[in-house]
Amino acid sequence: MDLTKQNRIIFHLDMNSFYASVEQAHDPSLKGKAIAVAGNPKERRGILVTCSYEARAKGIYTTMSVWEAKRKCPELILLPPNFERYRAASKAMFDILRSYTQLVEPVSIDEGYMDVSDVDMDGDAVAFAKSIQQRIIRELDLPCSIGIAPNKFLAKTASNMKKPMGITVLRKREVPHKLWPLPVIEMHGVGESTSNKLESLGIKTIGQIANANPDLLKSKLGKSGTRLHNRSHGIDNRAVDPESIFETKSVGNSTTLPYDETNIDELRKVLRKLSSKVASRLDSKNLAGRSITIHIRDANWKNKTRSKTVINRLFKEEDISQLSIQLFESSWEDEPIRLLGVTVNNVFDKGESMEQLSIFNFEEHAKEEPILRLVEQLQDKFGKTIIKRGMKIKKNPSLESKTSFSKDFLDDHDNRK
DNA sequence: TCTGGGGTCCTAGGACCC
DNA sequence: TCTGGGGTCCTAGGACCC
Repeated sequence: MDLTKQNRIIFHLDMNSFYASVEQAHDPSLKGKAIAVAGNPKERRGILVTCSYEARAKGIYTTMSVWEAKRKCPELILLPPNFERYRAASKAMFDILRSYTQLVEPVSIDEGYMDVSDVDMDGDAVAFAKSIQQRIIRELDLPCSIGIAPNKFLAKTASNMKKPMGITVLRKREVPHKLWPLPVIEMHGVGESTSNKLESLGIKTIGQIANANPDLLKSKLGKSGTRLHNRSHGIDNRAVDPESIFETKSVGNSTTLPYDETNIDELRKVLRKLSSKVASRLDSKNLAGRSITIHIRDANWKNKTRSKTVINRLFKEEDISQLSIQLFESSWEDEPIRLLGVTVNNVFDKGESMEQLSIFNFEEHAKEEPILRLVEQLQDKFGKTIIKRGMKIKKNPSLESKTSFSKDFLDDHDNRK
């Protein structure tokens, strides 16, 4: 089946104020009340992750800081997040979707696409969408909105048009009169920065994007300019990909510190804690990575990232911890730190067969030690690529004698691709 | 007392290979 | 001796989304 064929029928299903709705389903006494889920209501610097429609009616919105929300709406009920509960509800919701078709692509915990082109729905997509919506309400007590369109972009746009419990059809021929009058910021993929750039070109509405010169958009916005131009005409050929959810590319944890911190011991402690979390999440997914990035945000909200690609698979807590501290210490200029983050990138499935090497646990790998030391020294001296292939090492005569020694290791590394 | 934490994708320059 | 163009990998930073 050609997934990019024309005349597809794509649903985008979006759960309405998901976390808050799950809490209300779990504890019906919360229904009809202004509630919000906040990271940690007691912490300084907390923000609202979600809020109920009752709260929205009182001027409360997601990402609002907790103190401001409380000031604006003293009766607001704040709940700590219960991610286990949300994950369970999400799984139940996606199980329902998959009972109709396997072409379900989760986008996040509370939204996903379905390609229902080949589902028998007696030619009535709206009635079919309604039956899914009713089933989710009946079985899970959770509201959702569904967008129906010939592609992902239009389906996503449609589901956003009516909340809560909306069902919206958006046909391609309706794009000029339904989409073009809207300001560019309404478009999925346009944020504040792009909106400002477009404004400087005199472009304020989606219709003006549609009528702009595509080459101009490309020169100002790169690939995303071309994409926006296509989307403004209702064009989007992306397939619904059920596998995409399994293709994790990075695993990271970050934290905003209770106070802007300058104490190196405290900062190290935080990095160790974050590294430990990352390691255990990698472990639970059986993943390892090839590189690590640390994120540093200073008191003035200035962000810095430092990253390093390593020879060995990265998944052990000690390795992640040591590398993140090393990266931090080599770039920290004593500025007070607001946030720290540790992310392992380029992750892949660890599999069972590979021997687990650690560049730090020399004593565990007495045999490999000389190789590992050599590799480390080379990496420090010449950067990474020099040790990628045996032939490169041979370029340096002084290391000639050691290349055969490290051949297995290098082959092993190359085979890992 | 402004501004969390989990991600993905894109760009751009330098190093290096063919 | 000088000069290419295409492509990949790596690092840093930015934009965006939920």
